[in-house]
Amino acid sequence: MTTSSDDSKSFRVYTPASLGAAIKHYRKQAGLTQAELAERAGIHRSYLSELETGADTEQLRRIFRVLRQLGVRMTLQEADW
Amino acid sequence: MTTSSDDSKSFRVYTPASLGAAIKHYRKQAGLTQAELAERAGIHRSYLSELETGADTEQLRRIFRVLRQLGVRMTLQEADW
DNA sequence: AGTGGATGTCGGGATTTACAGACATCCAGG
DNA sequence: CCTGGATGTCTGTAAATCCCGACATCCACT
Repeated sequence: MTTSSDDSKSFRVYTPASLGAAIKHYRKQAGLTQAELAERAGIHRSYLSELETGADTEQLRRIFRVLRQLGVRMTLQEADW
Repeated sequence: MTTSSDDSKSFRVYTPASLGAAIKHYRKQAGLTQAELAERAGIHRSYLSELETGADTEQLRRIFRVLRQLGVRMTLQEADW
């Protein structure tokens, strides 16, 4: 019975670092290397690495600041299709 | 009894446009103008306006592509403190 | 009809960013 | 102990971004 296998984790994301950690988690869970995911997503591997390690880019920080001011929470979770 | 008032809406976000729409919704719900929110978040009002109308910036698109490849869903909701 | 506030949008220019490619490190498996 | 794959990190450069200021529009209200 395929249902009810529950290793599906959800992440609360509120900084570039926590976003990176979540992405890394899901990538590993998917069994992909950085190179593979980067290629599929059409980005450079070194950028993905920086993303995962929490690249503190301005644009991301800006968006998280907006959400924080609004009292809005961002959550990532597996899209259980 | 303050509990159970349920106009708290949650947004599934998967594109710059849907992110913008969600932000706009929460901003209005908070009773803020773009100018007020922009100031509090430390960004320029015109940028917030573009964000809300779905500014298709590369960085955002890249991130959504990564999440899509991983089958991860992003959700925004009120942080019911 | 007129006013004022809010928002969408534009162009120019300084700043920031992502790519490219390389290198060092680390670890698992022979 | 070696090797190969994976990852973190760096530098330089081209490209994208955001700020700034301004203008036009649209409503709500009077």
